[in-house]
Amino acid sequence: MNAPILSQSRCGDCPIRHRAVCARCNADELEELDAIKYYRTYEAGQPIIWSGDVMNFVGSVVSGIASLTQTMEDGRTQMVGLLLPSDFVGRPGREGAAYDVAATTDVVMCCFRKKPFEELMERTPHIAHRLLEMTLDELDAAREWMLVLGRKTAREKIASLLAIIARRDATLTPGGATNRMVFDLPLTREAMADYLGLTLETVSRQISALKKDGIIELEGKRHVTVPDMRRLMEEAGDDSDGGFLG
Amino acid sequence: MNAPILSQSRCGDCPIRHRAVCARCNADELEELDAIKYYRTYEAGQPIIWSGDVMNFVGSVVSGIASLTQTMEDGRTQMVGLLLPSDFVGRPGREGAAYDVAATTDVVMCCFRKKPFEELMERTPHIAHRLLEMTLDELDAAREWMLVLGRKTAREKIASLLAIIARRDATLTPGGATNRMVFDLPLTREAMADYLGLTLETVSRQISALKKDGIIELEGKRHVTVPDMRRLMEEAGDDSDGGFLG
DNA sequence: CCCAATCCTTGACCCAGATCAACCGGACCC
DNA sequence: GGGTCCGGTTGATCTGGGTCAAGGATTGGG
Repeated sequence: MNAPILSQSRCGDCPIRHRAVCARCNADELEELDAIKYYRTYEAGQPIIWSGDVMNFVGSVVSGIASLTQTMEDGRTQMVGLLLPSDFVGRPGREGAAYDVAATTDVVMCCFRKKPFEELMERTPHIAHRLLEMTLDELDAAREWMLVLGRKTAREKIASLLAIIARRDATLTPGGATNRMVFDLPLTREAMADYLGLTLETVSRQISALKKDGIIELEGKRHVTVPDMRRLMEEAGDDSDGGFLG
Repeated sequence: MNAPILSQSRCGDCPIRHRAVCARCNADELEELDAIKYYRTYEAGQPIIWSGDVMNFVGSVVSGIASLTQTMEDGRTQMVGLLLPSDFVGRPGREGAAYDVAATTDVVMCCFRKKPFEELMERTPHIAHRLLEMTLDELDAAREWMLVLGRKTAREKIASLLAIIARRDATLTPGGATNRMVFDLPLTREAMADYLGLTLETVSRQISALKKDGIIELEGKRHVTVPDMRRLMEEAGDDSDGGFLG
C-alpha cells in the first residue's frame, strides 16, 4: 500500500527488482546477499513451509503467488495473507514458522540463508529498518483485512478482494490506477473463499451477481474486466486505500 | 504471546517496567529516553488518536486499556487491536496514524516525542530490533485474530476473547497459567462485539450460555471466574497459543 | 472418442446470528 | 423519593450466507 523507494539496483541477478531487502543496498551488501542466496521453485498447490517447521531461510517471492494459511484442528482454514511478487517471507529472529505457506500458482522464491542474513542485518541497520517498514505495512494490511472479515457482507468482501488484486496488479504494470482495469484472478473460488471467510458457493454466487449488475465482466472463469474501478470501490464499501500486501 | 526479555531496569521513573523500548537499554539510552518522554492520561472513552492524524509521539501504555479501531463510512466499526499495559503505540517512520486509538478504561501513556525517538532509534540498533520483534508479535496476533473473525462461531469467538484476557492477565500477575482463573472484563459488551465482529446482543447471549453451561461463572457483569481453563480453550476451538497482544 | 478429474455454477432449504423491541438494575442527580 | 441514564439481558422474528445436492464446462489421458 505504501510502496516506498523501489530499488534502483537489482538484487544480484534476480529477474525482478526486489522491493524487499535490497532497496538502498550498496554494492557490498548486494554482494553479500548474493553470496547467501539461492532460488527455489514450487509448483502450484505445493506447500512451501508448514506451520511450526523450523525456518532456515527468509526471502522474497520472485514470481507467482503464495498464500499464508491458518488451520484449526477440525479443518477450518483461514488465509491470512497473500504473497505477491516482491513480498517478503520469513521472520528474522524467529525460530519457527507461524503459519502454513503454500504456492497458489507456480512460485519462484529467492531465498537467503537465515543465519547469515540475520548477521548481515545486525551489521546493516537500514535492512532492519526496511524490514520494520515492511512488517508495519503487513500489519496495516492485516488489520484492514480484519475489518473486511468482521464487518463486511459477502458482496463487499468479494469487491474488496477484486479491488486489492486489481490495485496490486497496477503496481506491477506501468500506468498506475485508471478507471478501467483488466486482470486475471490468480485464485480459485475456493482460495478466495478461504481468504474471505466464506464458502466457495457464496463466492461464486456473489461473483455472478457482480457480473449481472455490470460491476465486472468475466471472460472464462478467471479473466476479469472492471469497467469502472470507482463503482467497484463503492461496492467494497470502502473509499480508503484498501491495499493488502500479505 | 512471546514475551521476550522483560526489562530488568526501569525506563526512568516509569511506574511499570516497560516490556517495550527499554529492554536491554543501558543507562545512557534510558537517560536519553527520559529526556524526551512525558506522561499523558486519558479518561475512559476518550479518543487518544484519530485515524489520519499526524502522530508526533510514540509510547507505551502504562496502565489501563486502549483499543485500535477501524471505521467504515456508514459507521460499522471493527476493533483491530487491544493495547494493554506495556504495549507499544505508534509507528516510527510513519507520518499519520492508521486507525483510531481510544481509551477503553482510564489510561496512562508514557510518550516519547517522535523525532528524537526516531533519531535515538537510528543510533541504537537494538531498539530497532526490539520494535521489529514487537511488530512481528502484533502481526502474529492480528493474523490469529483473522482466523477468529473469519471462521469461528459466536460461542468460539467469546471463548477466544475470554481466553486471551485471562492469559494476558496471567502474564501480569505472578504464578502463570493455572486451571482456575479469575479476572475482570475490561470491556463493555459493545466493545467485545466490536472486537469479535458480532452484535452486543449476541455477545450477551453467548456469555449467558457459557455461564449456563458452567464454562464460566459471573459475579455482576464484569467479574469472571473460569473454573477450568482447559474447558474454555476447548470452547474456543483452539489448543494453540491464542495470545493476542494488539 | 469417451472417461474422469477439476473447478465452477445454480437451486432448494436451513440455521446462526442480526435486527427490533421490551425490560431490568444500578448509579447518579435533582 | 422519583427520574433518567447507561449497560446489560432476553424474547420474537427475519435474513444472509451456510449446507446439501445436482449438473455444466474445461482439461487431460487412454
